[in-house]
Amino acid sequence: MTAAGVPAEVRLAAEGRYLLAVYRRLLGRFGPQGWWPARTPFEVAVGAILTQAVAWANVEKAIAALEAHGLLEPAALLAAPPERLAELIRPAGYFNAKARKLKSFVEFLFARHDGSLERLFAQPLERARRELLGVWGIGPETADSILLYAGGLPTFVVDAYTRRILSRLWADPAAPFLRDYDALRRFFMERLVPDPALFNEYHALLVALGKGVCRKGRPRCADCPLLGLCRFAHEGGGPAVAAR
DNA sequence: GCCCAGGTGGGTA
DNA sequence: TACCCACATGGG
Repeated sequence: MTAAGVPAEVRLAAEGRYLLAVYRRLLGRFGPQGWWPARTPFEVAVGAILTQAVAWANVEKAIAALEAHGLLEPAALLAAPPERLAELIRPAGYFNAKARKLKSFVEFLFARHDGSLERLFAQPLERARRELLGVWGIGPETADSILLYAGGLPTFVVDAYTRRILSRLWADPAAPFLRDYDALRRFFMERLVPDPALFNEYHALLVALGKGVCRKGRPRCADCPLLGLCRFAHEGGGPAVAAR
């Protein structure tokens, strides 16, 4: 029992139903997002690294350049000179840093898995995740994106949108699950069935909401599909109050 | 011109 | 642990 007298499993189940209600509203508004926009698992992994702190439109140009030069393949990427790589991915921003990150990723892939993503993904989820987190340039979001969207493994991807949206839904920046990346990841994973298709769509829908509605500066609460489920708009935090 | 975009690593207190 | 900064391009 918790201090409030509610058994933990009851609270978790209730929060799980809440998260599913949020999911259904988002799906109803935005529809299936069709993530990840890539043709191969390796292209997903490359895109996951290139999209760090950058708009996807920029990444598309970099991916197209790599594709045009036959570099969307592990062995070719491994063999490419870093300066060459940097020049091709220039539109994705941070090109020197990201060229190094792509290199360290494929070097890891060959050192540990014979260059095969399939071998990486054949391991238990948390083991594969720990390995990816050991690669220079791959942090938790990039690791989870690769595992979920390239590997089809049931890990939940947390990003800036996820954190912003959840902090507004709860209207409590001090909520324990907002403390760090892993706490927020566990918040979803401990309350939802470990279904890769659900995690895939859920994260993509949070991005859709974060981009168009639950924006950083000025959220469009009056147009939000989560009205009624969100304390931020309900309890006077948001512009929705002024709008109604 | 300014802000923001599907983060991460390194340094400092 | 908790900030702060570098990393860089492109679109609104």
